[in-house]
Amino acid sequence: MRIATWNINSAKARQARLIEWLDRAAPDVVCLQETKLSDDAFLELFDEDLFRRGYRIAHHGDGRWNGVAILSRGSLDNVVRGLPGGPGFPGPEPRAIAATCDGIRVWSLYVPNGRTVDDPHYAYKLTWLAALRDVVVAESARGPLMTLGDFNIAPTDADVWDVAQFEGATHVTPAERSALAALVDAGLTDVLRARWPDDVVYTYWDYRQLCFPKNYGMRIDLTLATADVAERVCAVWVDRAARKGTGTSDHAPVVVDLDTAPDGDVGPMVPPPSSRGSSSRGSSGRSTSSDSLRQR
DNA sequence: ATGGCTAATGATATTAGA
Repeated sequence: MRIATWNINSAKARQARLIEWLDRAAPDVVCLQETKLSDDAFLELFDEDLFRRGYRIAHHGDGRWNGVAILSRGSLDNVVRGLPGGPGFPGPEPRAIAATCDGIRVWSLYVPNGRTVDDPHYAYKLTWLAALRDVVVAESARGPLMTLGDFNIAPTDADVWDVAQFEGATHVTPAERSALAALVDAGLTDVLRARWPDDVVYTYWDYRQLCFPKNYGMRIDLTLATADVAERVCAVWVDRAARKGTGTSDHAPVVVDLDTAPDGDVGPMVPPPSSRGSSSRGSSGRSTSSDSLRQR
């Protein structure tokens, strides 16, 4: 099973690139952030192309800013839009969506930026992360879980190209890193860093000043997983090719390949037959052993 | 090859990104 996350910085501006990337990378599950579209507008642009490729769609957006989605070629059940118990600014913003995909509870997240440490958005970011931790604690007790997306936090100084550039800035503060550590304490593993402990790996490069060619980047798009998922990881990488050329997002996708669950057991998060199909097309809402064997 | 910001908007400047 291949699961990926990508902040595409406008699904409308990235329409052709997203489809090309799906055909090239062939992910089974995709978490998107910053679609910057309403639910209706997203479907208008993508429903046909994604349906033809076998993807079901769960989108949560209200138009100009934010916007998150999950696409799945397998099951896409028990969709939740928004972060339960999370703060707004001042009202709720579309920064989180969850679905159960082939036995894994998947969250696509766009954590608030924070802007500057003295901006109200910074306190909002920390409160939002605390609410996320509560959700992770509650849901990870029930089965396999992943949180993927743009966390707007560089976990360590090794995750920015020059820490001196971030003196006093958001994304690297102890409070933000503590909020991230609380997710790790709740049982999540940063599976990219676990696989590549000593490598320079970035997922975001500013559009300005040749940052990408110089590899002046940050690793802020994270893939966190409970232990039962983390131990299935075969490979994790950043698809830098998606950042090359013109008309790209300023983020690159992060891709995670998972081995089949032991004995085809996809875990207890799979809903019973009575709650199937509330959010998806097609007939297969429940994963079975044979489904698992069909996964790449 | 990867090139000196980009996208959306009640646009012609502003907000937001990080």
